[in-house]
Amino acid sequence: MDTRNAILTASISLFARDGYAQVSMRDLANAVGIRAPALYNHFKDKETLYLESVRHAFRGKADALAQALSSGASAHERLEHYVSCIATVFTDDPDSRRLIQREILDGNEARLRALSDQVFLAPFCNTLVLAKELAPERNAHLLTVSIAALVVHHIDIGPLRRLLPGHRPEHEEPACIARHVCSLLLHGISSAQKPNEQGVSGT
Amino acid sequence: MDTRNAILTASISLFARDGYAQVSMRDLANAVGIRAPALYNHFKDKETLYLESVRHAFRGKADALAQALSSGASAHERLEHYVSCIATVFTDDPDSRRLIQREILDGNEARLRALSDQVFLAPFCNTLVLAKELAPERNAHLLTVSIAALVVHHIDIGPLRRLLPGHRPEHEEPACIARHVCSLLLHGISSAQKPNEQGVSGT
DNA sequence: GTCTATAAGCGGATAGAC
DNA sequence: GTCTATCCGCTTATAGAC
Repeated sequence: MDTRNAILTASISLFARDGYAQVSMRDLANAVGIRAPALYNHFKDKETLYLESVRHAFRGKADALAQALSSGASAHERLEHYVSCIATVFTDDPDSRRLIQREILDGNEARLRALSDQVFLAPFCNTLVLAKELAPERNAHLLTVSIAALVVHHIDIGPLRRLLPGHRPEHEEPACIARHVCSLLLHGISSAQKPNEQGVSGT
Repeated sequence: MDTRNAILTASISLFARDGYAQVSMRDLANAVGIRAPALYNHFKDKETLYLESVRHAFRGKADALAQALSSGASAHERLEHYVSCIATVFTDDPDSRRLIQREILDGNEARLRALSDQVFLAPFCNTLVLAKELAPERNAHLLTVSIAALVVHHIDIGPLRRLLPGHRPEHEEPACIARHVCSLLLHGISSAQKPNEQGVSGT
């Protein structure tokens, strides 16, 4: 039974890095230190192994995000805490982040439904409440998506962003991203009084 | 030579939908109405065919986006025009959008460099100028990424967003996304005077 | 539960006729 | 330039010894 967990853990990394079709049962077995046929003692087939890996990767993730919203303070403080939390979680756990990207691209409706219900539903609903509190006159669904979009996209497109002008290493740090996103959300593009975000405005 | 273009056009759709590894040379040949070996009369191998397809998919795309920024009006008007343009382009051309997602996930540095230089560099630089004009005190790189992030992410996560509470079909229309994003960028979360974005605030 | 051996099929790519 | 036929490696999955 410990072997099973070892397989799941190793699988998450490989599937996240290379994608379902590019990872063979031999690759997975090698990563655990066994032979490919031994995998079938723990999982019916490759697809089942993949689905179980994804489930395993997201165990407890929903709670972490949902909890980030429950620390009862002012709405502004909860927003800042939540944005920071998203930025940190997605930066520190690139495997989960990449699995989500891959599932959105390739997942069928059943798989996306499972991901939605088990991972995103709870934090999304909590963010809806926060959104209505912060901006009752806006559409809560669109605003909730926008908040997540700002943080997640900055991280997701990292490989491309690194190549574009003006990039600096600190732009990959979760604290820097969170600061920028919060400021933008709270004040809009042209904040009359808001200072620079990490020291310099130009470049 | 017409066959070559037919191959490229068919390949874009298949690679965008299923990904490189999931599309076989036989699949590609079937889509064009020829046999697999005939593909090798036009392309050295599968990887070359894929790279040419990506190049073909993005012909002229950079110009379209860059031009959206050159219509010399006020900075606010250019922003609105640009956001609308991104939303429309990415909604109407899901193949290119998915190819970009896949390249960001799986592309090596050389391929990302090519994508960056040939597609994103020009519009990114123009947006940098706009960003400095709109918000001289902000970091232009971060703001430029945020503008694109807001629009693109709304569309990219469509399959997941459809399953989350509060979603409505009009949230997939580029005009609706553009309106929401522009309002958010210009006024921030809590716009004191901004009306609802598509008729109703709650739900 | 893990191993070796192996089945059965699909993948990219080539040879050579037309 | 396209075809049929074919090579060969790699894939998933199973059988059966230990």
